[in-house]
Amino acid sequence: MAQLKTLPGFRVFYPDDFSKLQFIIRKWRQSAVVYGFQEYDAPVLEPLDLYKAKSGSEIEGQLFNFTDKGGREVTLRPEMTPSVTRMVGERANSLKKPIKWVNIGENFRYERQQKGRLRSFYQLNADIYGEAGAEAEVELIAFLVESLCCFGLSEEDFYIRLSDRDLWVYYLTSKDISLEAAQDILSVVDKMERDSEEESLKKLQKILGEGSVETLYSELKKMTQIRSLEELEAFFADRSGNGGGSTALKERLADWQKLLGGLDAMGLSSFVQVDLGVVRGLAYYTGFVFEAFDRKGKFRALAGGGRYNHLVKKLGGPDLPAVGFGMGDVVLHELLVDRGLMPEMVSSPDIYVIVGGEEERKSALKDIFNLRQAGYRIEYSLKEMAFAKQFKQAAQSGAKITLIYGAEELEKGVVKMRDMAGREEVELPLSRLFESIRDFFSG
RNA sequence: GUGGCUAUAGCUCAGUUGGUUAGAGCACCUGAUUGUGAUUCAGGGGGUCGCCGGUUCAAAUCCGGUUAGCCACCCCA
Repeated sequence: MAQLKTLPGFRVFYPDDFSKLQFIIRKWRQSAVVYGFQEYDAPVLEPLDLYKAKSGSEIEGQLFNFTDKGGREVTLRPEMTPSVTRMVGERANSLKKPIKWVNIGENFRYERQQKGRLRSFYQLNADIYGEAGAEAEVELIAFLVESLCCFGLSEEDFYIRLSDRDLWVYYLTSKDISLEAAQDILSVVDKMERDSEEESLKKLQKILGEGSVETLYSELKKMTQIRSLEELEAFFADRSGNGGGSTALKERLADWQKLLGGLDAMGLSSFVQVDLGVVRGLAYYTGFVFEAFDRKGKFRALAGGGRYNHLVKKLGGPDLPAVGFGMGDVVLHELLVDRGLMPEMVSSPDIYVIVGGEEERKSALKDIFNLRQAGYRIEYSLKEMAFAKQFKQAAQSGAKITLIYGAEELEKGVVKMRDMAGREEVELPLSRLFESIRDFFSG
């Protein structure tokens, strides 16, 4: 029997759970419409190479991959970006720019599960293709904020840490560090929050070989502690005298002004924070990167994304700039529950029909069918049941009114309508049933 | 993939130094109540005590293994 159970890391959704998942998906979708993102979809199963080409083969351990009956190496999609990037690449020349697309779908990764991480999860994935300027980041991050605020979350609940891989690379290469070493140093920076100073120094030493790395470490540390545009500008102004101010670096700071200025103009400053300590693991990010966290630091990242300007071309398309983010349902759900923002999903009918007996059931069923055709949500007891019992069920169902199909009423050519909240009853002639019900619900 | 903790009804949990037929609350079903409401009362269904093996006259209880869950690491799309 044990082998018939749900696979580890996969969830079943009983109606209560499913309505909560649907609540999240519905809100995401509404936000996407408002922000002008179009919805698309792609296969859940993709060739393994799609992900290998992008991220290198070491990522394979995290993939839910297998060989299909035709001998193809395939994998359940771990994320949406490669699929959508391939889609965009195939029709890049005929799609109107900017391309703002969104997908809400199930993704999979083969990993040991823990809090906030499962093997199957739903994810909101939003991307903007065809705009290289920071205006695209402004638009995308504004949408990211909205897709969290639409649940009632505020700047007191979450914030977005903004970083920049380009800035790091420009800075490091201006210090005569090779591009390759710069990439390695980035992964040291990524871990600096957790690692001890000693450990980070050791890693830097390993990358750079001979010479002191202590000055570099303290510079890196200072950079990760920058929290605003002013501090960022001051940091590089101080260093422009001794070769720290390349043209690329200066232009990059202008991009930062554009990004933060745009977000400020939208009134979103309180949601974002400069934090160069965020680097993000995947190699395909090229510029701005960002992650959303809850303020209390109780949960893992809510969302993450960044710019990936070379991926369209890498996957066979033209040279097309891109920026995107992903947000999963699992951590978001935990946060909403924690903040009391996950509503109890009650689904109540408009009308509960009480049926006297088998004789009366026929008239009741006829009207139930017709009223449903008219769009009313109707429940009734499927089996013969005492009146008292049916009233109890009607009350528990949350229906606004009950219609009583009893022998006494039908003899007179009426049904009784009970207003459940007001506990008042009126008799409605069967001939005018529809009009009466319509009047009740519109009045 | 590595380590630590845990596993009893759909859910939350009791269960004594190993001792008869394993319990409670919630939920569910039925009745009290054959035409009027969430209360109340009574009853009922539901367990191979995660699974396999060992010790013992006797195991939910002790031991070993295994699977799953939680937590941390790795990693993070």
